[in-house]
Amino acid sequence: MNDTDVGTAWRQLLAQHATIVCALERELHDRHDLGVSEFEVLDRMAEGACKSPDGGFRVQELAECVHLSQSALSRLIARLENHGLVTRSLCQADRRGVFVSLTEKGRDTHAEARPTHRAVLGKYL
Amino acid sequence: MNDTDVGTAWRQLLAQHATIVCALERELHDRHDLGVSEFEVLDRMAEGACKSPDGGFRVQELAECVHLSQSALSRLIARLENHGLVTRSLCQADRRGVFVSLTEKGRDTHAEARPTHRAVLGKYL
DNA sequence: ATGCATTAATTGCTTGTGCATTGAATGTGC
DNA sequence: GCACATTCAATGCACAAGCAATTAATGCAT
Repeated sequence: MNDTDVGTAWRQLLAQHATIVCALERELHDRHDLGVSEFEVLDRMAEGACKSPDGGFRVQELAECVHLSQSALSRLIARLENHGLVTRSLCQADRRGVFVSLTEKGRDTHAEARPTHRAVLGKYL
Repeated sequence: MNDTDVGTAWRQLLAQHATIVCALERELHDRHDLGVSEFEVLDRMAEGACKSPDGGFRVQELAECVHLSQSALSRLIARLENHGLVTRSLCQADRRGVFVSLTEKGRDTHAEARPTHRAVLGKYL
C-alpha cells in the first residue's frame, strides 16, 4: 500500500468505527441502558470466551478481550455489579484475583440486547 | 453476511481500531505532543479539506470531518490555539462563526508528525 | 523461613468527550 | 421594524478512560 492508500484506508476505518459506535451507543443506551463496552463484556461472558479453567472470569483477561485498561474494566465491572448484571466473588485458588460471573438478570439483559446489537451491525457492515 | 460473520467482522474492526489508535496515541504524544484527534484536525487543515469558500475552516465542518461533537472540537481548537498551532479569527461574513487557520508552527508540527503517523499506519494496515 | 520482585485488582487524579444549555448573530414572517 | 425561530460556537456538567500509586497475595531465591 502506498501512502495515500494507507491514509484513505485509515480514514475509512475511523469513519466506519465512529458511525457504528455512535449508533450502538445510542440504541443500546436507549433500549437497554447499556454502553458499548458494557455490552461487549456481557457478550464475551455470555459466549464463554476469556473464561478461566475454573469457571470464572478474571478481570484482566476480560480487559484484554475488550481492549480496555484493567482500571477501566474494574470500574466497568463495578457498574455492572451495581446494576445486578454481574457478581464478583473471591477466587480461592489465587486470592488476589476476582471471579466475575453473569447473574440471571445479566444473561437476560444480554439476550435482550443482542438483537439490537446485531441489527445495528447488520445495518452498517 | 450471517450473524456470526457480522460479529467477527465487528470484533476485528474493534481490535484493529484499538491497536492503531493506541499506538498512534503513544507515538504522536511522545514524539510530537499531539493526540490522535489533534493530529487528525491538523491533517485535514493541512490538506485543505473542509475549507470554506472564503479560505477559513469552520468549527462545525471540521467536527464532521473528524467525527467529533461540536463541543469536543471547540475545546480541541482551544487546546491547539494554546499551543500556538492554530489561530481563531472572526468571520466577518457571519459573525457567529469562527475561522480557524494553521499557523506556521502548526504547519511545521504537522509536517514533523506526519511521517510518524504514516509509519504507524503502515505497520498495522 | 525471610526478603524481594511480581502480579491482581482497586482507587486517586487528570483528561477528553458528549449532551444540554447559553449567548450572540442571522434569517423569516408578519 | 419587530418578534420568533434557527444557527454557530462556547460553557457547565457528568462520565468513561488511562496512568500512576496503592493494597494484597503469590512466587522465588537465597
